[in-house]
Amino acid sequence: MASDQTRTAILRAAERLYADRGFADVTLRDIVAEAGVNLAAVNYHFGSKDELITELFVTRSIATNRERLTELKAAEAAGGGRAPIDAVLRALVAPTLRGCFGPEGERSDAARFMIRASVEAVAPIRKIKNRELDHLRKFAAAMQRAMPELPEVEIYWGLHFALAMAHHTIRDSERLQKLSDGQCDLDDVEAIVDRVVNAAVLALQSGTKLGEAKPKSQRAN
Amino acid sequence: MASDQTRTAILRAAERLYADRGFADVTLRDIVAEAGVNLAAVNYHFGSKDELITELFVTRSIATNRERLTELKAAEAAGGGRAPIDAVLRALVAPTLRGCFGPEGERSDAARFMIRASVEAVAPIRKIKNRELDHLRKFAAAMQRAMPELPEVEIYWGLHFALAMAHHTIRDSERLQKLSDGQCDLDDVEAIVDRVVNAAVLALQSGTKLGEAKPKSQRAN
DNA sequence: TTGCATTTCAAACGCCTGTATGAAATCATC
DNA sequence: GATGATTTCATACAGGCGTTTGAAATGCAA
Repeated sequence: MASDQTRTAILRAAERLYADRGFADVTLRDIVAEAGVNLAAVNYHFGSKDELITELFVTRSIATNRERLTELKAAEAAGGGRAPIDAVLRALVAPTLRGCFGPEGERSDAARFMIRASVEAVAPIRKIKNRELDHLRKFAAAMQRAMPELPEVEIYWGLHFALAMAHHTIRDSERLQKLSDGQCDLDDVEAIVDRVVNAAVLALQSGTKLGEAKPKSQRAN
Repeated sequence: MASDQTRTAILRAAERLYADRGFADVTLRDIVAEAGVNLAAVNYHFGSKDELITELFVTRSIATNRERLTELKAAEAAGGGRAPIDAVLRALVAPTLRGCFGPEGERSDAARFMIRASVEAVAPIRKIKNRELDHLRKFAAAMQRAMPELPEVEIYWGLHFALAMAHHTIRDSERLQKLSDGQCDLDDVEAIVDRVVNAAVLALQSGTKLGEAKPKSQRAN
């Protein structure tokens, strides 16, 4: 098996192009041109376009989940089996944010590809995606351990909002830059992570306060 | 000009299909089948597929912006020119959330279409989208009036996070349902709006606290 | 009804897509 | 170096796409 150069060249090229332009705008001919290989190579090595995308997604999905769990377990080990809530949320959002905004070395097409995959949800990916739920449940459990007094439903909303802020920051970073005239600094990843984690921690507690008292301002119609 | 029935039938069908299935998966043949009109009608009435999408987006974009501004101005008028921060944020996120989760009557394909448009960013839409910035700046200004002491950069992050939570809740409502085993109630729109607004208000203040003290738990690595 | 403009329709066009084919090139093993 | 499997390559294929066409149908004014 002399050359899986071709295989990996295709994977890399596909990942970069999909990350940059999305799934709809990238054809196999674009990919093989970027990879510098022959058109037929895709079907020879992967069987079909869908299988190429599937392999890309599965590989990266496993890698992302492993990164997150490694960071979570490290935090929980440091705390004797229970990590503080901000450490749990950090383990959830930091790997992807670092992959998108991190220093040159850490930055990868992989993270941006995964964001595209989660947003555009092309057919072959949609079928696999359910496995993600089990992964997220592990974080919900860790969050519950960190805040045992919090109602379970609040945990899910908090997890949901944390991912919302992280993903949206990646997807719409350009708009945030323009809107703020460059004031919002997206070069310091750890500052972004801190910001998202902090906001998510506060959001976690906002839900319970909803029941305690009506919001002060009038609810519109 | 007897029949713009055909025109509006096409617009309605396109909006529904794009909202349901996204831009990539819907062809002109799907649209005309759904609308019950002839294939050539699209090009006759709109010129091209891109112009159809553009008209749909521009129309809905204007309507959404008007809804938001109406609610904002009402809130500011009630407060004598200055609305409380939660009312400003509510005006920003409520119209779209109501359009997606509201009671049967209020619910529309339009809101879901706009979410698709903002996420998938197909070519004809990408070109127009810059006008949205001016619209968002009005909300940034209202937020700044509500919280004059807050650094400007925090305003932009808060606005960004508010939209993040609202949009993500719409896009990934299914996952949130599954993850929480149905515990997260998505039938009560106003409760969702309250939740998003509350979380966003708290997020607004989380940024300034970042500078005051290092987070308590260790930053990973 | 006649005449003309508007609107619909079935059919076809050219293009681009993912996939398949079979020959040529390359590699490993003897 | 010869042999046989693996990998590359140019090329072709069928199908779906947005768009165009020209004739038929419809609406409306005189």
